[in-house]
Amino acid sequence: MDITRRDIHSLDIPVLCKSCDVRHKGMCGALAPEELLQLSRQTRQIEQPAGTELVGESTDVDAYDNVMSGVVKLSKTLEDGRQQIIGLQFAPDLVGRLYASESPMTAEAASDITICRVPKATLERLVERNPVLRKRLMDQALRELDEARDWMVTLGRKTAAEKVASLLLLIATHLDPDARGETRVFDLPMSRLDIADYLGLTIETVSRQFSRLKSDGIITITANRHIEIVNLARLKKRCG
Amino acid sequence: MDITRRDIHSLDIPVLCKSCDVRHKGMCGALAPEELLQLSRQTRQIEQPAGTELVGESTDVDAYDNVMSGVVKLSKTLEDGRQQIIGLQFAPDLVGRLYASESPMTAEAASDITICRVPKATLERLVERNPVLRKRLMDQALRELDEARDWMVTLGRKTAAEKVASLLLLIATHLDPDARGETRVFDLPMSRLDIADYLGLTIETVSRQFSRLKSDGIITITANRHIEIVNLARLKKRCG
DNA sequence: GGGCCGCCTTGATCAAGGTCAAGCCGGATG
DNA sequence: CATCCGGCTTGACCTTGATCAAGGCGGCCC
Repeated sequence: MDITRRDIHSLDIPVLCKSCDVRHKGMCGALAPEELLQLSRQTRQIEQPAGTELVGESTDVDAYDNVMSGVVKLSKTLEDGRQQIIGLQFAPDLVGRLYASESPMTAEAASDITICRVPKATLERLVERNPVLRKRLMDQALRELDEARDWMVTLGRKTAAEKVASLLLLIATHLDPDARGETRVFDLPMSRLDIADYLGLTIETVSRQFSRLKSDGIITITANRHIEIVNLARLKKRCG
Repeated sequence: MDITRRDIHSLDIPVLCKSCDVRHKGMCGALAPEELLQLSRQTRQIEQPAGTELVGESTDVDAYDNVMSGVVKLSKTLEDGRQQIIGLQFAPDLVGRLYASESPMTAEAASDITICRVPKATLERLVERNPVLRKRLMDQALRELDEARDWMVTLGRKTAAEKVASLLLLIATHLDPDARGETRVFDLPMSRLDIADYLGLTIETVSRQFSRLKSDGIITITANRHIEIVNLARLKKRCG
């Protein structure tokens, strides 16, 4: 469904389109990046290096960030510094939420990212007027809930080996979604520390598990970040 | 706001009411039990003993269950039998969801419960027509997402002692919400196995942590289930 | 009462994963 | 080139929590 100039100005556009139905997932990943850019003259595209903290998750948000490339990590920290990553947002997910969370959370670029920043008021007005978008946002919230609950099983009941295998599979699914056959190739979008914080492990344990997968011939690693899954079936068997 | 007979029949009633705003939380806990009962002649109130599995979470749901007393546990199980409880629903939460989850989940009575069962079609029609209810459902979904993410920190980064303390605090909050001062009294609505499965531990570890809290003078336990938190401040300090 | 069963506790031992420490590697910098 | 630094790996050792095993306690049934 095409977006007309009039639609854009009224901020009441229909946002269903083929590409959305296929690709979009995540909390609020309901708009294609291109749509978002067209949506409002207040919308800006921004590049951020890895490590940058994003606004948009705290109570006084004034913008939502649509991830256009790279990966954003959401995390929570205990008082003594222990950290847990509670979600990864891949393109084209939208970071930030309608009706902000009351419990503190940080959003940070895990890799270098490009984001598309939309003023809070703009998006919320759009949501209020557009039932299709609203329905899609509800679906996305429920899907994020599902993902969080699935990951709770990983955190609570899987071994270190199973956790690492599960993460590789998750990333492969997002970064190499159309691949067929028994191999997958991608660059890890995050450091060992991030991986450990996502899995509830230490960097040493993560590193040892990578080495084991390597010596078992299931993956190859080059330049610390470039992963090739050589035998997908065997990796899946290790996910518990 | 009162519910009139005409409203009930049109299934387009406003559902905001003082008691709701104050007490309701959880995925879809947007209706007061009394409202729900009045809502439709198809709504039935049912009693279930602990251990009963509820329908309502699988793909072919045909009903939603509003918890009126007791606690319902939501869980996921790995192929080899390892189980993780991924959420607890206290009265007056609503179990089941609009647009069912695709990843398998089980809902089971943790304690003896009373539920109020609403036909799926009835509730969904109501949601479609009632913007206030819809907004509240969205809020509840986001709140459940928050709760899941908070629990991910507990599962991934807390020690056994901190996990048990966190759970006691969580249950106290729900079952003895209006209490003041340094003590809380309640009956555990779940077995040691359920507790272990919620915390990602074994029953032995849970039991040992209870014994330790007891011998440290932070709680007292009688009849295995009756808990008195003697020193709330010290319990909170142990939550990490 | 006696025996059984489910649920919980306690103790002894074990192993998965954490901690501490050393060293590697590649890129940046002088 | 040498050096430094951050991120990663590897090894040695230790701690936490799992596992295995025994026993307690209360309810229930004969």
